[in-house]
Amino acid sequence: MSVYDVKNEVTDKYSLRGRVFNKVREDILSGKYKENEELKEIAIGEELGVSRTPVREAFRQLELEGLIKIIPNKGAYVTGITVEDVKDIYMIRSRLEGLCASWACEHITPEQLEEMEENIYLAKFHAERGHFEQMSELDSRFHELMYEACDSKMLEHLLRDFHQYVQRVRRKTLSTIERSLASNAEHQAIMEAIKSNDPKRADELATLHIHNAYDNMVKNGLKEAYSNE
Amino acid sequence: MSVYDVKNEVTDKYSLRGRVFNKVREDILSGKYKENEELKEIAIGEELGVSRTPVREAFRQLELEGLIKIIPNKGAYVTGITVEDVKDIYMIRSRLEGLCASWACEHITPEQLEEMEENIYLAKFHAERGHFEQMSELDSRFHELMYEACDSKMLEHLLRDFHQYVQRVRRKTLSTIERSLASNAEHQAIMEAIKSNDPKRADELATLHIHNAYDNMVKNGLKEAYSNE
DNA sequence: GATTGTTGCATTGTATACAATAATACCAAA
DNA sequence: TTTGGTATTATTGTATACAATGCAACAATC
Repeated sequence: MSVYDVKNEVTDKYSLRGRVFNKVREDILSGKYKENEELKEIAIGEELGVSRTPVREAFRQLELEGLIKIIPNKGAYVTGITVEDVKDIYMIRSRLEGLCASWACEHITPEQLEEMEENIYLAKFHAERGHFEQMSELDSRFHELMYEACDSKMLEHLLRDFHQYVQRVRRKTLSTIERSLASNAEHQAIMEAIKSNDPKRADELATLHIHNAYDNMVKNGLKEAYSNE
Repeated sequence: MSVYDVKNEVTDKYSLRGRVFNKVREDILSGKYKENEELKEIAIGEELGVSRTPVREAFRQLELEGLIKIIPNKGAYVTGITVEDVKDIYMIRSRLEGLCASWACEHITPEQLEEMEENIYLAKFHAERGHFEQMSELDSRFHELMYEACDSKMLEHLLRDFHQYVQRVRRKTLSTIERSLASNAEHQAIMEAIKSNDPKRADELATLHIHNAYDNMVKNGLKEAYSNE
């Protein structure tokens, strides 16, 4: 994404280009297309029943989103995420999630707060039982809620992009009952700081939360997540 | 730009698409194309002597960069920057420039440090004489140097994008001798913190620097900068 | 045998033709 | 005059044809 893609939130679902864009994006994030795999315009076009033109336009956007790298006159390749990238993103995120949480204090709606509380309650249930799929969903939704609550299109979009970007790696590492419970407890603390309108505290807690998530990821073997493939 | 465009740094200067992209981008940032102006594929294509295809691809990228908004089946329009956008960007930047400065402590090279010191020395000369054009150049270069010195492609790219994005607004507001001198003094303090390898202090100073820049912008009438047009 | 040149193929880059859509102008009816 | 609809036109969306490029296999030369 480009940085401040505060516009085509609904990257036109109905144009062919939009459909290609969303489909390929999903397939990369879900792992269907592996790192360094070459994406051919014709092949993708045929698969989706469209010509090369919309595929090419979608590729140009995916490149700017950082999901593929286009080498002129050669081809489009799925980009890899290095260990450094992941570290950088987490450090960047930790600061911006702090900012986001502090802004959310002022702007969160009762409905959003309500959903946050539900989210945490439900997450506790699943965490205790080791339902990691559901935990991952709920974790994403919690952060998504906070991004919406900060009421800044700019920041919301930026954080959403980052969150999505590291999701490729995250699934492999967020899977112990202890961390799930701890993570959820941190969510609850952040939520309570927001609820009591304490921006400074919300800021600190959200910042710490991302740091903890990163530390946990490193402990659980970020590097191994790569070499195992 | 998308967020993590850590790839086509040289958005292929030699493909037609790359040329169109760069040209239109420049023209928007320089103000040749005004806010809400409609950009027509054929017109731009003829102006640059290319067909619609590369123009369309460039447009798709510019959209993701946030510089234009494409309304399906209708057209491409130069996006405006709202007062909220500017505020958000400055708040985001303040945190990330802090992070950048702290990382620069570890990774800056002697050459980069050398150029920073030159930059500050030269800026003092121009600031005292009210050479605002040169000041703007030097200011940009100082930040650019810091982005390079942090040794994180991710952060470097992100900050560069933001910096460029607000440049459209910045020129109008950074033009008093007092602020120029103060800004340069802040640069010097940041540089010295980096030089003495004090990440915490560099972080704080850089964060504060952006806050000050923002406050100054607001004082000098950010809103007026818009209504005057 | 290694290196270099050449040829053919696969793929991307660009231009253009045609289809779909939206804005505008115009005319007719009330 | 206003309103409604229709035709026209301008513009974007998509498909496809052709050009340029890169790559790999093979042949020729040393």
